[in-house]
Amino acid sequence: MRWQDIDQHPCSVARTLAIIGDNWTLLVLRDCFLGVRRFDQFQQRLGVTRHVLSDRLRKLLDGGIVEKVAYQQRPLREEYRLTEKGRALYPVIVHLAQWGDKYLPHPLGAPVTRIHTHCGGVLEATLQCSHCGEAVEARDIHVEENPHWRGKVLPR
Amino acid sequence: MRWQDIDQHPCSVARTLAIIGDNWTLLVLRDCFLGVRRFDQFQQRLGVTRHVLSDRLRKLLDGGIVEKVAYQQRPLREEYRLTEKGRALYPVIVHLAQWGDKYLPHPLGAPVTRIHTHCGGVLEATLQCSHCGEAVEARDIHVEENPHWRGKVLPR
DNA sequence: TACATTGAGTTCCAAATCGGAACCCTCACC
DNA sequence: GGTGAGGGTTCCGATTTGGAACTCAATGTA
Repeated sequence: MRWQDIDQHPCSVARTLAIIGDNWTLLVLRDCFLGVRRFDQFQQRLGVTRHVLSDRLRKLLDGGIVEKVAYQQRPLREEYRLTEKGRALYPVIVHLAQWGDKYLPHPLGAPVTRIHTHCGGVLEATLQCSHCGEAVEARDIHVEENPHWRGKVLPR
Repeated sequence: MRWQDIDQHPCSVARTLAIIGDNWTLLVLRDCFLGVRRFDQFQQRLGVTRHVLSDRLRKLLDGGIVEKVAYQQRPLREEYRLTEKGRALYPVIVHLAQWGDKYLPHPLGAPVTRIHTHCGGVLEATLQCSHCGEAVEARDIHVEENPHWRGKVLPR
């Protein structure tokens, strides 16, 4: 199976990664959340080739994660902005960053700190059960398969 | 810049993605969290070529995200198991799955439901501020740069 | 003894993708 | 008329994939 066919999977993770799982794409998204919006800015910050950047941005556009917004006419110049659908990926980026801060620490410390502007506190995300409010770990979760894919989603 | 050099970045997201950001790797991790442990099982479920799977598992091993555990001697057979460091990536997978369930829904519904065994409720993860307990969105966060990289992490 | 099977890879080759650099297009400015 | 900015596309050689076959050690089976 080719990588570009994984959007055919019944799995939500697979379909999500079909849009954002390519090399570079999650870094593009990280930059989006830091306020980067222009092609050349992405290109210089990431060091990715223009060709690949162009391809990744197109996939994000097609996936509805970013949209092009004109910031000037004549000459027409457009920038890439996260849509609401795109902003909903923020928890993914935050958890990736927190995991890196904890398990791959840099000698000079974490590059950025995220401050919750409402309360002024430092954001430390945890996985919490919205039902009981408890912190959740992988071992506390039981996965139940949708009967429509009996045997096709879970192993064995 | 080549993709494999991104582990040199000061950014925690980049260093994290240097290990798990390759095509297929996050799908391997998804399967790990569903209980898949054996080479052939990964290979059949993902449809990835054995060559690529071998490479991705090696990177996960090198990154300390999985470890090899013998499950029988003669012939020696080993399986891949998540380490504590690896299990700490669970929030990333959960948020990817939830995002897919919401924004790329499948006509037959979500493939799996995650039940919090402690309370029996369905897990619905939200990004919450551990300081004030409020739900957090991207727009509520102010990013503060570590002075050591003044100008090298944030745009402009 | 001979043969097939299992698990976990490695090797080989053609096809696709990447990295680097150059080029293009539109418009504005000097 | 030349230069520059922004946002790409084109080209080419190098790397990585996808697909399939092969290896190796040990075990089951005839």
